[in-house]
Amino acid sequence: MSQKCHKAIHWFRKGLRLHDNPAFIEACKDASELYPVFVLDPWFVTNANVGANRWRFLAQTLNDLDNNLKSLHLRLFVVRGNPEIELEKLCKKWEITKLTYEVDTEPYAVARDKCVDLKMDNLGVSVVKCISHTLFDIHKVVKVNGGKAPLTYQSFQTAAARMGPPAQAVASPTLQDLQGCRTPIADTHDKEFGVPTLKDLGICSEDLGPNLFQGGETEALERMERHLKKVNWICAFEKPKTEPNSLVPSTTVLSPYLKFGCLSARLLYHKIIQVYKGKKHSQPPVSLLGQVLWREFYYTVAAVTPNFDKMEGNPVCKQIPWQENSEHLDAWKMGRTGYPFIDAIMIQLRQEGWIHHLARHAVACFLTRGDLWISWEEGQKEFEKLLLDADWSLNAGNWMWLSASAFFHQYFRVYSPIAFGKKTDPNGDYIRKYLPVLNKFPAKFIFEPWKAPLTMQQAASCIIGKDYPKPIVDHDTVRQKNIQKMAAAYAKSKNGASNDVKDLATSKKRPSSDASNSPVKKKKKA
DNA sequence: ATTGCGTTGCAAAA
DNA sequence: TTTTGCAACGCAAT
Repeated sequence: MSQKCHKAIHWFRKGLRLHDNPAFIEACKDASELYPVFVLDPWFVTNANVGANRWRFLAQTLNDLDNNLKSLHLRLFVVRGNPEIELEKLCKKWEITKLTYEVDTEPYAVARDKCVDLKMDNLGVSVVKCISHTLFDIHKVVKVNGGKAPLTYQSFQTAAARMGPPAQAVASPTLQDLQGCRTPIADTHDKEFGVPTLKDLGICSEDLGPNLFQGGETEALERMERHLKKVNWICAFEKPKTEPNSLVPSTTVLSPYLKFGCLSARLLYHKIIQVYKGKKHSQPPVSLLGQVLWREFYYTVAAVTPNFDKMEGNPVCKQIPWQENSEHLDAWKMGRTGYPFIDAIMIQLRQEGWIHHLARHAVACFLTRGDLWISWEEGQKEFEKLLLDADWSLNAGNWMWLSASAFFHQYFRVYSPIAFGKKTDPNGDYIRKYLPVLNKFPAKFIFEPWKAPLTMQQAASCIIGKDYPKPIVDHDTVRQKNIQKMAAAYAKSKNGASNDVKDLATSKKRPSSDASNSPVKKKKKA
């Protein structure tokens, strides 16, 4: 009953892998010809917020995908242009009858796919979509949560638990699975449809950092297996206890692979469960499995919250009067704040494209509610450009978390740009690596070199204010001011949420709570 | 309606 | 070394 009745395109977008790719399997079914396609939208090349390191990661990923397809006697077709238009052209050219792709819940993708679906409908091409980027059908999670986005990890976990375990990962197709289905390849394939080089993408080599994380499914699976072998480490893993400033990553760095779908989150999920089996192990939210669930949490909220990557018009986001300051923003971006821990992190980010989660916390807090009082949207843009793992839902969600705009509200917990890094790196080796200009300072002053006496600065060949900047703000001062500003913004949103007019005495509703919560009323009792 | 709790702060006081 | 001040939102359990 396997009639070869289809000529199919599988459209790769995320999900740049062959394992656990049910939509790709669907394309193989009953197909005489199969065309794996990746559409490179030139608009993205010129306008999107993608830095050189992530372009390289994507190019490596596409090359790896093409190589893995070759072993199935298939090839990847990279085409340039608007997906809607290019796919239509290809469907006509190749007489396609079936298009398959993986569901993508990001707003731009939803809109794009809607247009493509319409076009395919007009062409009489059947469209098959499968869920494999997330653990669950996240709209079902929302439904189970009473039709609204879960706003806490707990409520997400409750909803997720009601979903039952995520589906098992689907195996990669074999030559047998393909049953002789082939990709017709022209001699001109590489010229016409080859994976673009960095030169094609307009990437200058001076913008590239060291190639620490090779893109692609092959490396993703190897990296995963390497970590899964460390059974004790997996079972004991607690994210908050991993070090933000270790010289080799203290976590798995699977995030870039999950972002592009080089690695299936479901596969990782079930592999971790296997390692746990019969052993005592840490629990969500801090466990390794808990990290996969955090990803799912943000994907879920982001999919059903309008304007999730903005403050205005975003119903889950606290409205806070951030201020613009392009000098401070540039200093933060370029690692010139005068706080070595912050600057070292930003330089690692710029050079290498990955920083530890807690390092992200430190610099995000510094930019927003901690020190500079600049909008989290600015930080979000910079992370989007520089992070290999920049993932729309997670990036926006985490920036709101850190700026105490959503999910997290204890805004008086402010990371110290001096104390936080010292805990796990008292000698400042991390700072010395990324800010070699400070290398000759003794440990006592490496986190606050402006306090070193001038003779010591001279001995270190680094005069603060000349060879390395003075702090652009005084942390202790701005921290206190900013906590007060946060209190004011919170109070305003509370009042504004109900009614402006009622301020004076008439409101007898919840008098005790109003009084006790008011920041002005801070009196010691008795 | 009220209470308890939540992935990851810090520094001074006890 | 542990506790407390900073001043606290959303949700689930009671």
